[in-house]
Amino acid sequence: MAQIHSPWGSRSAREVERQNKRDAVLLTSARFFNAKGFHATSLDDVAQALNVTKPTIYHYFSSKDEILFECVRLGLDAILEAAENVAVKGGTGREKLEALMLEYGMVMTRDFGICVTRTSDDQLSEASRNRFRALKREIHDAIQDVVEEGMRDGSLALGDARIKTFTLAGSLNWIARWYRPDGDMTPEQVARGTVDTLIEGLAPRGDY
Amino acid sequence: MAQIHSPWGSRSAREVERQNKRDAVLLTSARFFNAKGFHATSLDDVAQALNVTKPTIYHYFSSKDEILFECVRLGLDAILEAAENVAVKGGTGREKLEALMLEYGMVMTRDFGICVTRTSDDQLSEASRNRFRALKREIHDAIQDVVEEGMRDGSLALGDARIKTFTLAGSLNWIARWYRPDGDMTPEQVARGTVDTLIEGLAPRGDY
DNA sequence: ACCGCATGTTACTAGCGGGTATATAACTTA
DNA sequence: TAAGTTATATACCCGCTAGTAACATGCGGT
Repeated sequence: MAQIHSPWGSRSAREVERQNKRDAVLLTSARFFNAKGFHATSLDDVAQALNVTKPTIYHYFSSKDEILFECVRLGLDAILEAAENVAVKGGTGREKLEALMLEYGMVMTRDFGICVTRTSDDQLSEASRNRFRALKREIHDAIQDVVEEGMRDGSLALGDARIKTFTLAGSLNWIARWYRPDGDMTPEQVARGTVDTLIEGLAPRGDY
Repeated sequence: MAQIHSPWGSRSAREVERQNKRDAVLLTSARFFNAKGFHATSLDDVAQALNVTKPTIYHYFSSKDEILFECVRLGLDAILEAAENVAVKGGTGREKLEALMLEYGMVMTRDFGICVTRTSDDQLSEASRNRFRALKREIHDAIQDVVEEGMRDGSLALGDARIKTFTLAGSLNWIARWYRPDGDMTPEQVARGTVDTLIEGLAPRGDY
């Protein structure tokens, strides 16, 4: 065998290249959306930042709506993945919830995570909006399941699981609004601090 | 004195009328902003809903930016007022914080409160943005002061007051995103449930 | 050598929405 | 009733941005 061929032929290589470019468009778009807002960001902005022109972007995406949806999907997928990892692993409900919240909080310090909380339903087309809502609902339900599991096994306090889920999701989502990468806290410290506050509560505890 | 005059002369009466109309513009705008988003709401939408035309609105406000800012200011003022009420009243830090959070949470179920969390900095002009940030900062600081007071007097758990303040503010702000007036919970129940979750924490408590 | 598709460009359309110039009706005041 | 002021409408401008043709170019496979 005189010559080693790459396992990827040229066709696949081009597909990889295409995917890279799609990703670059999404990342750049997400950053613009986060910095200037969706409506205030024109595709010309994104194109210019990538040294191409607008029709080039339309070669990779069919509409601005699709770009926004893909951005939030990446953020939501990261959270869903964390939820699935947690469901598989063992441990009490509280341990699972803590791990899930920590991951969730860290996602909220990254570009696509930030994009999720900054995107409101009305910015998407009806079709995308429905998918967006479905994904968010799926995440909410997954978290609420863990909360309820913890209530059953006694590792979490009893109460209205729905309200509790909204409460913790609100705190974690809010990270995306106030966290600044150039500050003096790492994403992990921010997520850890938020999770601890939620788990322990604001009132002091007598024990341990 | 043959004739009793109203304490409001005709000039004042007109001013009252003008104020009513300004308020109507703001309330209608806030509802549109909350339903469709700021950018997607045109002043023609607002005008039409009030049975007038766009230039009429410009008679009462100088720009769309001013309208949005006044909407969020009303929401923020309601929270600030709650913070000031709490500062005056006695009690432990925890008691003050609980009262403040409860009021905060209820504001977030109302039109102008919802407008606050749905408005992102980039939608405002630079001048309004600075005032907006200053007001939010003022609220954050007021809350953090109460949190620190509670830590000093032992009524709240020790820890990073800044993170704790962001955590609770996130949960309360999030109410504006998920609360639905046509649901089966009153604003008070929602705020109460959220506050309790934050105060008690998700982990079970052995005592009381 | 050549075809065809992926990639990219320049130049354009079309429509929306903020904001304005100007006319006019109604009411206040003297 | 005349003058001034407030309130509202009609008609318009302007700039911006999503999206579209139509065209150029160059590489991969045959």
